[in-house]
This record gives sequence, C-alpha cells and structure tokens, in this order.
Amino acid sequence: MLTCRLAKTQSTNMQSLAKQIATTAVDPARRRDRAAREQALILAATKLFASHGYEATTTREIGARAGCSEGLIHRYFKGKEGLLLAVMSSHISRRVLELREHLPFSASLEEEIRQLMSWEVDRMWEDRDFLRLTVQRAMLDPKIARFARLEGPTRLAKAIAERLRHHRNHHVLDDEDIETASNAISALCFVFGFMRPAVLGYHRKESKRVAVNVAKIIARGLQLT
Amino acid sequence: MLTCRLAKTQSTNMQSLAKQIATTAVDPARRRDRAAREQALILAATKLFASHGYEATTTREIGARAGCSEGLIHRYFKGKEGLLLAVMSSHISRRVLELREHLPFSASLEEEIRQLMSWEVDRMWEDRDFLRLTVQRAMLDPKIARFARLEGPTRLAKAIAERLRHHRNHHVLDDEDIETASNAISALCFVFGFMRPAVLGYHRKESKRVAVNVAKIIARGLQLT
Amino acid sequence: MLTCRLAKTQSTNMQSLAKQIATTAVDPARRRDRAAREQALILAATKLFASHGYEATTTREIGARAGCSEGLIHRYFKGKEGLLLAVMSSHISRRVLELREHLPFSASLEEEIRQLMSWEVDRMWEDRDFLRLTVQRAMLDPKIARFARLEGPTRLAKAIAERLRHHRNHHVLDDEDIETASNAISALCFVFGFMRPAVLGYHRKESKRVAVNVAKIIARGLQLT
Amino acid sequence: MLTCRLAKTQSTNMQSLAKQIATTAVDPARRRDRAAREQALILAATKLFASHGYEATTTREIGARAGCSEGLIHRYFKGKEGLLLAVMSSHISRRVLELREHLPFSASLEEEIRQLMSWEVDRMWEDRDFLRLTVQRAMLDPKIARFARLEGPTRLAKAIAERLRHHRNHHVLDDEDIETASNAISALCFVFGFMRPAVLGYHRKESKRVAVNVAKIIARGLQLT
DNA sequence: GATGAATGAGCCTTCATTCAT
DNA sequence: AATGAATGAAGGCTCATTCAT
Repeated sequence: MLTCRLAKTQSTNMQSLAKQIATTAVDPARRRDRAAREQALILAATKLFASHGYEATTTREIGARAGCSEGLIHRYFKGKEGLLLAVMSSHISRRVLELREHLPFSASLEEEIRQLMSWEVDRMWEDRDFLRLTVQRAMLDPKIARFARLEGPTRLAKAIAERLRHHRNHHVLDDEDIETASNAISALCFVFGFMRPAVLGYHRKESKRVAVNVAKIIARGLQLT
Repeated sequence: MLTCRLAKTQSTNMQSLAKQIATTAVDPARRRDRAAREQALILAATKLFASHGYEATTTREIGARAGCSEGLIHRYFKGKEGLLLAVMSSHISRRVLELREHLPFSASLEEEIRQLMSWEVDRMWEDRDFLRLTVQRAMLDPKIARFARLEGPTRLAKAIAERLRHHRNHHVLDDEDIETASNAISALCFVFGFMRPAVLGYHRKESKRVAVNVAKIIARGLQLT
Repeated sequence: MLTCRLAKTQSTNMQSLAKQIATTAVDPARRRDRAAREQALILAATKLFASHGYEATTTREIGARAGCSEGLIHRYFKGKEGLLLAVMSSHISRRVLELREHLPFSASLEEEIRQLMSWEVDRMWEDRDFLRLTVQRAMLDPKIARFARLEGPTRLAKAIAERLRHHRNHHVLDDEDIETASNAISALCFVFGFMRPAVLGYHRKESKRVAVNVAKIIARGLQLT
Repeated sequence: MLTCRLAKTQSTNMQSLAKQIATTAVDPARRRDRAAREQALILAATKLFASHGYEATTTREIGARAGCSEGLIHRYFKGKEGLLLAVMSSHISRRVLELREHLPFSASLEEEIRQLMSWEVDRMWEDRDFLRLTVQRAMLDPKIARFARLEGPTRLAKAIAERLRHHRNHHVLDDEDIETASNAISALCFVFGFMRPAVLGYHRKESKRVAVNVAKIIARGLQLT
C-alpha cells in the first residue's frame, strides 16, 4: 500500500513515484533518518529565521521547508526556542576552522592585512544567514549578545593580532597598535563583508573593493611610528 | 513638524495631507492633545520595538506605555505597521542637523579625524534605540534597507568626505583615499559607537578609546603617500 | 454595514436578522454586556464540563455554546482552568440558601428525617451538573477534594445534625447517634439523589422512593435506645 | 482468563477469538511474554487513568510505566479506548469472588449488618483505583454507567439481601424492608468506603467508624416493626 | 473623538495513531 | 513480533484589529 503525499510544488511527481515503486515501494517521507532530518530542520530554520526574523517564522513554515512534519521540531529540539539554540550551536561547531589553518603568512605587513581582510570579508558573506540571525537575537537577548561577542569580534580580533605580531621584526609595532588595528580590521570586515552587502544592499564587489583599500591605509598607518 | 506616514496602499500623500490640513479646523487644544498622544505613542513604540523587537511587541503594551488606548494606534497610524513607519519618519526629521553645524573644523588632519570619530561614536550611542530598530527591520525589509543605506552610511560618508577635503592643501589626498577613509570612518563609528556597546555589551568607554586610537592610525595612513 | 455571522445551528436567522435591522441595526453578538457574557460562559462550561469531562471539553465548544468568542474565556477567566474555578465559585455563592430557610421543622422525628431526605435528594438532583463536575475534579485534584469535602458532606451533615437536635426532648438521642445519623443521611442523599439517578441511570422516582423508606428505618433505629 | 475486548465496530467476538486461539500456535514463552506485557499495560493504565483521568493520561506514559513500547497498546488493545475496556473487563473477571465465599453468616442481625458493612467498606477501599475510574467513565458514557450499575450497586444489594433473608426467622422482615436496607447498606459502603476516604480525603479509620455506627442504627430500625 | 470589549485568524504545542525498521 | 520515529489533527492561547459605547 502506498500513501501518496501531495507536495504543493509537485512537478515531476510521476517520475519520482515510479522510481520509488521500482526500488523500494516505501514512502520516502517516512524513512527514518533522524540525523538528516535534524540537519534539514536546522538548515531550514537558519534560512527562515534569518530572512523573516525569529518571531515571524512559524514552525509550520520550518517543517514545510525541511520537508517533514511540524511536530518533529518539538520532539527533537523541545520547541521553537530549542531549535534556535540548535541552530546556533550547529554553526559554531562547524566554525572551528581558524584563520591560521586556511591562510598562509604573507611576506609584507601590507600584504598580510590585505589578505586578512579579503579572506574575512568573504567569510562574513558566506556566514550571512547565521550573522543575520545572531545580530537579530543579540539585540533582544543578552545571553546571545555575550555569546556573539566572544564567538565573534573578540575571537576574531585575537586571531588577527596573532598574525600581525609575526611582522614585528620588520616594523615597530607596539602592543596597543596591534590591538587597535586588530579590532579595527575585525570591525571593518563585519561592515564591508556583512552589514553593507548582506543587510543594506550595497554591491558586494564594490564593498569589498573599499575594504581592500582601507587595508592599505591601515597598513601604512601602522608602518609609520 | 510633519510625520510622514507611508502606507502601502496610499498613492498621493501630498494631496491627502494638504486636504487634511485645510479642512480640519478643530480647536487647537484638541490638536495639541492629539499631537502629544501621537508623540507618546511613537516614543513608546521606539523603545519597545528596539528592546523586544517589532513582532514581540504588542499594541497593548505600546498603548499602556504611552498612557493611552490601544485603539488609537489604529486610528492615528492605521495599524501597527503604520506606527513603525511613523517611528522611522519621525526620527529622520529630527536628524537633519548635520556635522557641519555642530563641529568646527580642526587645524590638523589627525585632529579632524579624531574629532569626527569621537563625535560620531557618541551620536551613534544616542541613537541606539533607533539604530537597533533600523538594523532589525533592514534585515527583513529591503525597503527599509535602502532607506537605511541612504540615510545612514552613504549620507554620513559624504559628510565626512566633505570635511576631509578641507585638508587637501596640506596633504596629498587623492579622491579615492578620501572616499575610502570616509567609508572606513563611517563603518568604524557604527561598530564602536553602536554594535559593540549597544548590541554586544562591550564597555562603552573602552569601545570609544579603541575608536580614537584607530583614528590616529588612519590619519597616519593618509598622510603617507 | 452589517457583518453577518453564520451560526452553525442557524434556524430562524432571517427573522432575527430582520428584527435586528428594524430595531437597532447593531450586531447583537457584539453588544457589550460583560456580566451576561461571563454568566453565559460559566453556564456553558458547567454543562459541558459535566457531560464531557473537563479535559475533553474544548474552549472552542464552550465559546460556541455560550454564543461568544473563544478568546473571551482567556480574557475574562485567564484560561480554561480559571473558568473552572469561576464555575465552582459561582455555584457556591448561589448555594448560600440553607436548609433552615427553606424547610419548616416537623413535629415528629420520623417526619423530620423523611422530609430532610426528600428535600435533599431533590436538591442533589438539581445540582447534578455541578456535582458531576465536582466529583470528577475532586478525583484528580486534592485542592478541589478539600473544597468539596467542606462545602459538601461536612456542611450538610452539620445542618442536618442541627435539625435533629430539636427532637431531643421527645427522644433519647446522644451526640454520637446524632452525628452518625446526620452523616448517614448526608451520604444516602448523595447516592439516591445524585449517584444513582444522575450517574448510574437509575430511575429517579424509584431511587427517591428507596431513600424515603430508608428514612423510616433510620428514624426507628434512633428512637430505640 | 479471558480479557474480553469490547470494540464498537466489532460483531462476532466469539468467532474471532476462537479462531485466534486455534491458529496461533506460537511457542509458549512468547505467549507468556505477551500475557505479562498485557497485564503490565492494564495495571499501569488502571493506576494512571484513576489518578490523572482518562483524557489526561497519555499512551506514552502508560507504555513507560508498563516498561514497554507505546505502540503495543495499539497492537494488543486496538488503541487507548480498547485498553480502557480491557482494564474494566480485567477487573470484573477478578471480582467474581462473592460475599458468600468470604464471609461466614453471623448469629444476630445486628452483627450481620455490622460485619457486612465492615467487610464491604474495606473492599471498596481496596478497589479504589478501579472505582475511581469507573465513576469517572460512568459520568461520561452511559454504556459504562449501565455496566457499573449492574456490576456494582445492583449486584451488591442482591448479595446483601440474600444474607439478610437468613435472619427472617428471628425478626419480622418484610421484603420491602430487606430491599430498602440492602440498598442503603450498599450506598453507605460506597460513600464511607470509597467516596469519603479515597476521593474527598476523609480520614479512613474515622470514616469506617461512622459506617459501623450506622450499621447499628439500621439494625435497630429493622428489628422494630 | 476616545475607549476597551469583542473577535477570529493563526501560533506553538501535544498526542493518539501509523508504519518503516 | 516489537520498537520508536513520524505524522497530522486538534487544543489552548495570543493578539492585531474592529466597533459599540
């Protein structure tokens, strides 16, 4: 027996149905794959929370977009808020990859800063869905704010500072300069990599171009003491 | 003052507004009452929207905080969304005051940039309620995003550029440097004046100190060509 | 304009509508009469809780039966449970009328007991909706159980004892006999006036006949010491 | 033992049962497992239905308390309601043991009645879980009400009457007196053995003491004609 | 005009039941 | 045969909005 489920955007249902019958004759919607389903829900929630906001997103929408039942959200994550937490945790755990592992050191300080900003601006853009969500929630929930502060700017600034320190030999860089520059770079990447292109609708290429130019100014400013 | 209301289903605002002014010849006491109540509602909404988010704020809360009836929101602003628009319009109209009117030119470029950043960081903090609301809505509504882009970074960067150009005589500043620096300063003020202290919970004084230090680096970077 | 509401069991809507237009042209469902509406909700809830049980009764049903919106239950009574409490309180306050005010003393002890049981059995029947609800809830909630104990058997037994004491002159009735008889009468009225006819479906007349016969036996049992 | 299941849409139970027994020749160990699990489910359900009510009890709770899977309820009993019926049937079949088998006749009428009430009050207390459930359901379902009436008061009153008739030799007891007294005793045992201690929270000992005192009054009332 | 009582659409959540494993 | 993952139909409740007063 085959319980036929009617998807709203059913285009080539016939084909998939045929295939289904041929291979397993099992309703794929009911196949058990908890891990995959959890992931689908987290992904759907990330997108929807980011674009409509947390409050305006309904659990029905999330279920629909993830291609599974609404009730699963409550079974797996203990409700909508639990899903939000899962979304955030999930992202963090995937972001353990650090600057140091993905970016070779540059010969010159100027090239180093340019490279850092270029890479980080792209990374911000990639993370735009998650950043949108984080910024939104951080505005409403001090808990999230604290988490965002530590996971975001603070962590990034430290990583940047670490790299800048490698160029101390050739330049006179005191600790304060390094700290200041690191925080500035972190802030600029956030604005030119995320806020401007992903929130305010600036042209992405243009935004990045400005960022790279700023890198030059900062590099020059640091070299001159 | 003119609180411009932007309803979606509204074509010629000018006409209806003119008509309104022409015909409504109610006694001035009443008008004052109404104006006061509108202002109270707008103020209450600004605070609540900023702290709880737009969706999570109920019209009843707004009415209660403004000390008047819930129904008035619909009579005056045609619903919750209308009130949101009024909130944004109201703020803009009060922010016509420009940099040039409040800030004397400085003798040196370094002092100029330091002064600009210091002043603008404070201004961002003052406007934090409005900025929070704007950022939130800009993330969800492209219309608001466009408005925020033009009213915010673009406008600010132009104002900053104008001031930097005054120092061309003493320094070799090409147009691109000026544009880059202006945008960088604008971005840094947003982060160190608003995002960090008002959203992420950084200590305000500390945040501003970093900003002022960055000013120095940028000034040096510009002077060296 | 006339917002026509479609009742499910609309029989003679035409008539009522015509009448409406003729007299006030005001949707009667929206007329403001909070007291009446609260009463209607309490009444509807009493009936439905009694017949379907508390859990199985939906707030929607209650609203429909009371002829008003579901949301009112939450506005007036702070939810379904609040309505339950209101139902119980409401009944108590109407039951201040005591035995003494409605029943003249009888000449003989036998007649007194017969009269007491007859009257109380009828009263139990009248209160059957409320009793059903009380018994149901008392089984699940110790708070309600305590309330039911004090408001029910304990109070009733005291009132009965008071009346029996009036016949001490003619009979040798010690305190224990009076207490025992009072409690027995109270218990028998509960069973023959409520449990048997209203819960178990015994024929009501027959049930009462047995009760009255028991009265005789008890009266004889008391007279003989 | 045969747990008779009363499904609404079920015609010839006997046939299907017979067939079941005939065909299912599974190994005895398995059968024992199943029987044990059924019993565990019935026991768990009795407790939970009695304490939380039928509606408020979830099948998951029952499964958990019985130490087996939720789905078994549907496999064994065809759903939650089927389990309820099984619970009731199961109890009845264990209650075939009658007064006569457990209680010797007394010499005097007074002693007989005292003994009857004492025994039956204790029995009601033992059965409190089942009685709670029965009373609850009888209030909502006429079918259960009918069943409860016949299995409960009617059956009990008959058994009591039978015993009282043994004392006719020494006392003038007409049929009506016997019927009246039997029903009264049955009712009093229900109240003093179950309703008061198990539902309303009266102290159990005290409740029984009153019952025994009532026995005396009734006995005296019967002896005097 | 101002008020707040009333509405009803829709949200999050629960749970009996089904069914792939 | 047993499990528990998955479903979907409600249920209680909230809230923007309407409208009698």
